[in-house]
Amino acid sequence: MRIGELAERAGMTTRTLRYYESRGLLPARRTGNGYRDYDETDLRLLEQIRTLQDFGFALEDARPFVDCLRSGHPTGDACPASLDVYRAKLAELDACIAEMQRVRNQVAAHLAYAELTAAPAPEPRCDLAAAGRPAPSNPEDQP
Amino acid sequence: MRIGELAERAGMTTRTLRYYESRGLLPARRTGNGYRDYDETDLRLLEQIRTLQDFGFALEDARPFVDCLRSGHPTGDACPASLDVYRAKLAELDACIAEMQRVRNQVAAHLAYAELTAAPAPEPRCDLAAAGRPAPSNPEDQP
DNA sequence: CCTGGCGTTGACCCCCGCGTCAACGTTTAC
DNA sequence: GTAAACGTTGACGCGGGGGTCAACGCCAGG
Repeated sequence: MRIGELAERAGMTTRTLRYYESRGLLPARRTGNGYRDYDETDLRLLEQIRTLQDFGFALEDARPFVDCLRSGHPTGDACPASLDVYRAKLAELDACIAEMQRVRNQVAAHLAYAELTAAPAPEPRCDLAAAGRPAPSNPEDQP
Repeated sequence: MRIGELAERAGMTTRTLRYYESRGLLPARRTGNGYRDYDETDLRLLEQIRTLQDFGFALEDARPFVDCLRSGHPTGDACPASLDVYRAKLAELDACIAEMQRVRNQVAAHLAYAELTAAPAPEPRCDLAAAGRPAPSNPEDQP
């Protein structure tokens, strides 16, 4: 199989496959004329890489998985090194989620305070005037 | 105040201040010899920018805040445009957190499954052999 | 006068995962 | 024979937030 076919089957561009080769993932055999030559195993490698990419793994993180697959294991995560990558990613995700929640709460607090001080209550000058309109509390509702 | 002093007071490098100026944030007056000339207001602008940066806001997002401060408001988030940035960031953070949690659970599931199939239980061949050693359950405990 | 420490602009480098273009060779179909 | 459709390598661009030179101007102290 040549690069165009593999790219199409994997849903990637040829540029991507060449990039992976330049990074040392997905090394390719060559035919007599210098064309890259791939097989079904390479397609599985790409599917593995794609899955990891979708999970936000860096390309480098995919290396243990492809090594694992190429060494004959049925899945890329059948090797200890791959599991370590999983665990490291989990820890990274947990740390990142916690940090983002912390920031989120801070931003929400800033927003709430700024909304309070900016809008000193919607002027309760006459309760009758507000009748008929449901909850005119938020200023951004009227553009 | 010249750029070196402001940079030191704000805890930034002169390169950063010049970069902000090139981006249109923090425009600087000039003295007769072409040196940039700053005042206390600029310091407050930088503190505002730094706070937002720490929250993960892009530099562009800081623009409404500095505009707000320069237009005389006591805080950078006293203007509607700034509040919109807050709200957009909140939505972005929520979406990002949700996505990361989703990915986290998927990765955890992959890890759990791979750990199961890789280690078919730590061979309970003899309970007596395990006596004396506390909880030898995890393979990564022995390097 | 010279040195040292400030200031100025401009330009390239970093990371990452490719997109895009150039200039060229190979194979296939008509 | 020739054009299209593939393949090859190499190089630059991007976006964000600056770092790190280079080459030069300005000014004060000894």
